[in-house]
Amino acid sequence: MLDERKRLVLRAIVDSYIETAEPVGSRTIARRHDLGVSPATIRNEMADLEEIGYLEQPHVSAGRIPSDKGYRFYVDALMEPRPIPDEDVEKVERQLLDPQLTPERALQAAAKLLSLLTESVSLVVAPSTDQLVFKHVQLVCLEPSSILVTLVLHPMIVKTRLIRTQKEYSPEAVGEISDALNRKLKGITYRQLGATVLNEIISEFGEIGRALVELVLQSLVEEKEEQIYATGASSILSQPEFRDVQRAAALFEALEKKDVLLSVLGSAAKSSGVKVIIGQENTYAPMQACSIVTCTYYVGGDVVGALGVLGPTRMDYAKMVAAVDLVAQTVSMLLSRQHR
Amino acid sequence: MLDERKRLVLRAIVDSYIETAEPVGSRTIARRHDLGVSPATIRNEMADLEEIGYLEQPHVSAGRIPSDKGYRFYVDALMEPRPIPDEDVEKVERQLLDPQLTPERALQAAAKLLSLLTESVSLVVAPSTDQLVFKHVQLVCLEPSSILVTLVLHPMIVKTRLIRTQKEYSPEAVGEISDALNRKLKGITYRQLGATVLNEIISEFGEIGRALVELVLQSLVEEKEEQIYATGASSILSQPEFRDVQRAAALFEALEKKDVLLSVLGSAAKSSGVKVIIGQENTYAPMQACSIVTCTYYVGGDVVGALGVLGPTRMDYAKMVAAVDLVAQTVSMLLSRQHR
DNA sequence: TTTAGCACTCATTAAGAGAGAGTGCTAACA
DNA sequence: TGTTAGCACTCTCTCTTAATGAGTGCTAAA
Repeated sequence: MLDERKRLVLRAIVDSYIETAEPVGSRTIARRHDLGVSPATIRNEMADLEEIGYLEQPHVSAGRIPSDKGYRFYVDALMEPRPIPDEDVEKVERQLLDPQLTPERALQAAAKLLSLLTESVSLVVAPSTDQLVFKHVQLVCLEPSSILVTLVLHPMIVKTRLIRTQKEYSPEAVGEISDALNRKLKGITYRQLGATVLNEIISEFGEIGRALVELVLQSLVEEKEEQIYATGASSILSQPEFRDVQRAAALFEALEKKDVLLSVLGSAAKSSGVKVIIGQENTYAPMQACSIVTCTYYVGGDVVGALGVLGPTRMDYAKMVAAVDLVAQTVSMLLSRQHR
Repeated sequence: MLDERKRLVLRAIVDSYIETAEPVGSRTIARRHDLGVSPATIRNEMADLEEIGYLEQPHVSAGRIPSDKGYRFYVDALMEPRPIPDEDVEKVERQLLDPQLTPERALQAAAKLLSLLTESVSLVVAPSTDQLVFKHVQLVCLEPSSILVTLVLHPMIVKTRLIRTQKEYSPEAVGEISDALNRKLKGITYRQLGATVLNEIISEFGEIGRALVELVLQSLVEEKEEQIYATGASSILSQPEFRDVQRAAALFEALEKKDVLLSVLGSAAKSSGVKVIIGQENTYAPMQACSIVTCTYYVGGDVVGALGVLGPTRMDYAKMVAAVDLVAQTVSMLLSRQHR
């Protein structure tokens, strides 16, 4: 599809542009990479590459910069895998493979590490409760009208909530309801907790318990909301593409919209392995100057969430892919071990 | 201390600068505020105000801008209180006074509202567990080596943690230890959980329980860490003082350091009522171009946390103070109601 | 097919000229 | 004595102009 020399030229341009953020000219390439040809020849190749849409020219007397399509080809076919340095791998493992870490903290630590490793914004979606299975439900009566609901979900998630009730309940009554709910819910997945199941459960309880059960189930549904963290926003400001504050502001605004982030990372959650979304491939306009590298993480074989990084399209893809992969694998390992 | 006209002039300058972000000249004031004197007279007053250190001149042919000291005087003596518009008050109350809200969500909502109201960064410290009192401790054995620890603290805080143990425990043993711990800890404050009390408790348990109790207590101590949210960072980028990306980057970096934020808000937690920290009054250098307005919130009379906003020194102090006060009072009301 | 040479384009930078805003000072005025 | 008008002065900001230099595309020769 692309002859060998064109590939070399394209790679050289992308590599150079990633490093310097400056449009790269034929002369630079001839000097820096020893292709054994003159700048004029390279110019011809560059003209061809621009023709196919892999390169762009900001203006006529500037060098070339890669287009989104060019980056795509680079990522798919040209990029040299570059493993994370041993010391960084060690650091990640040291900080992440602590079995006493709670999942939330582990994910926060993962976000921090990822942001540190890549010097860009890291995104982490906490396990989507949707697919999780109820393992243990418990109501405890703290005071007559104050009930503590604790919920344990299959891979490693615990949720708690304090509920105030209208009526007063005796500890015994609450205990009974607790046991009954436990029997009902055990093994069911969160997703299955639709209106029908809900009503079915509610209808099985007598007059006394019904109000309480309703309250509990309602609060469970509310807890369903997905969590997402974005860390390291400051690091991205040092990138030259955000010298213009307007752009930065637009991006930051987007970063505060959880639903946007979720839909972006959500799309990644389907495929397995590291996924790269480049510039305009992202349907959300304010992020079209950015690329996103994501990977799912899992607990014992089941995908439970995704994490990734976001940076300008001119990002060091090789490094990003390696870092995201490393952290995703390490998190998966930690969670799976804890879960077993 | 300052004669009436000087006060009027100073106020006019601060008001105008807050609005336009442009150095304000004598002519502008004469035109916009009807002081009944000529620009020349105002110039004389301005020269005096600069002498005392209330005003500064960016360069000789520019107007004056308020110094930190000038802002301080403005906040303490000049500013006209400006209540939040009714519709906004209503909005805050509607969103915040929902008794079903968990404290965490309430605080997150508060941060969002505050950021929306003030168009700047809002900060919220979650209740510092330090002063909280143990109300209920419970261990539940999910599997022989997997124990769920639930913790209820006096005003409204619930914490949960899943612990994996080395040894295996029977449900009965765990239940016993749970009850014993509950007796021991009930009524104690988190702060009192020092090494001595810890050891005292540990030593009371037999060989069997000791390892488990140790694990539980250790995890409790870890949970002590304070939480802090910073929301709305994007809004601050539209302020003209952050046209320079460098400054913005420095500030954002500071915003990601929890300890810095905590120490800033922590200092506010002592005094009651709304507190304003202006520019250089803040000891942390990267924030000296910013002012911070904070207020504590409380549960039934006890201060449990603080919230506030952060923006350029050229912020609309009257609006900020009103907004912070409103949100703090509303949060306090919600939490206190829930707690009663 | 490759390369050297060359004319051409266009961003970027520096210098210079006005324009405009605002001041401080002086002197007149109430 | 406090206030005001007038004026010279300073300094930023903007616009223009010119020079520089990087990089290209084209042509013709190797």
